[in-house]
Amino acid sequence: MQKSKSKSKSEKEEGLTKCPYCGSTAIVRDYQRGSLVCENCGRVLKDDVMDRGPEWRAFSQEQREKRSRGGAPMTYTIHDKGLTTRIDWRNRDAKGKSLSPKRRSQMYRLRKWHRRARISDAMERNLAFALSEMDRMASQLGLPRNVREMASMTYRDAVQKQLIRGRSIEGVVSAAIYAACRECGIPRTLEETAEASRVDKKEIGRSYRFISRELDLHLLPTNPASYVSRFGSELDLSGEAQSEAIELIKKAKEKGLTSGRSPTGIAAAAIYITTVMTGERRTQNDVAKVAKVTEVTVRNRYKELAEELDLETEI
DNA sequence: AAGACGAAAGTGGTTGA
DNA sequence: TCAACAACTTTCGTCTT
Repeated sequence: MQKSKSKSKSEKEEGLTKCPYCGSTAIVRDYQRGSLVCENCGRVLKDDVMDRGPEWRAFSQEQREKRSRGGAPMTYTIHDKGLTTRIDWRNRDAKGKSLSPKRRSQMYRLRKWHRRARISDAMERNLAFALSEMDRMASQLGLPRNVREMASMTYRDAVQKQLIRGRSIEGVVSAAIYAACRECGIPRTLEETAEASRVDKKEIGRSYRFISRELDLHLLPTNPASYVSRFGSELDLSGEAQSEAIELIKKAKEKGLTSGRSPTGIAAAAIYITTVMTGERRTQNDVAKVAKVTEVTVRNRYKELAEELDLETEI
């Protein structure tokens, strides 16, 4: 009795039981990154939910007091990994009294050197700029925290190996994000990445190929199935239809129909077929629009799939 | 009238010499 | 660096519902 009451209260405190973007109830709390993420569409619903839990296990009250956490968790998305020290700008001591002139000039010098140490060289400045830009893009694309961390680490690697020289920071940032999305299984297309970026698709593609070669990312070609849930929710499809589309893609892959074809095209065709078969019909045009391919491509893929998989397409 | 279909020409990217 | 090539897009006319 008491248990169920406290449970409902904690749910209420979290505030979100349904994704406002796609309506899914599959909301996951990512404790490590401190955010609420919709598993269905991959959007971050609430960021920077502070982790108030203890840092370690504690077995007694005394230990609990000793071991409670202090400070924010470390992150790769800030150029000094969030491990910053700060010197107050007010010329006051700990008790709020004014400092003597001698002390004051000392503090002035300290602050100056502290600032210089923090953003010390070109690389640090580069990182600081790039990571803030990355954060902006990631928000615009609605990416969860883990993808941002992944992208940041990739970018750090690229800087360390001096791959940025002669290339635009923006391009490499976009490429790192594009790669991280694929790595985390919530791919965004090059176009989508380019929309959130200040550089064009071509540049991002070039940078991506370059860093993936130099950093040995060797990512597998995108699985069309990972687009299904996103496109599906944009089209208001039921869960059954979506999983049927994924099944279809699996079969197509076994027959080798997917290689060399654009994953978005395959996903679009599979979705179109299942909408026809399950009666939740969407037009080729609608499907093509959310997948950002043309009707013609949807048609071609759909014809291939229907032929090779011997689907009795009762239209 | 909207959607589906297909042909033909054009485009951007990859590959191999 | 260039040409060949496959995949994809654009465009447009025709057929179906």
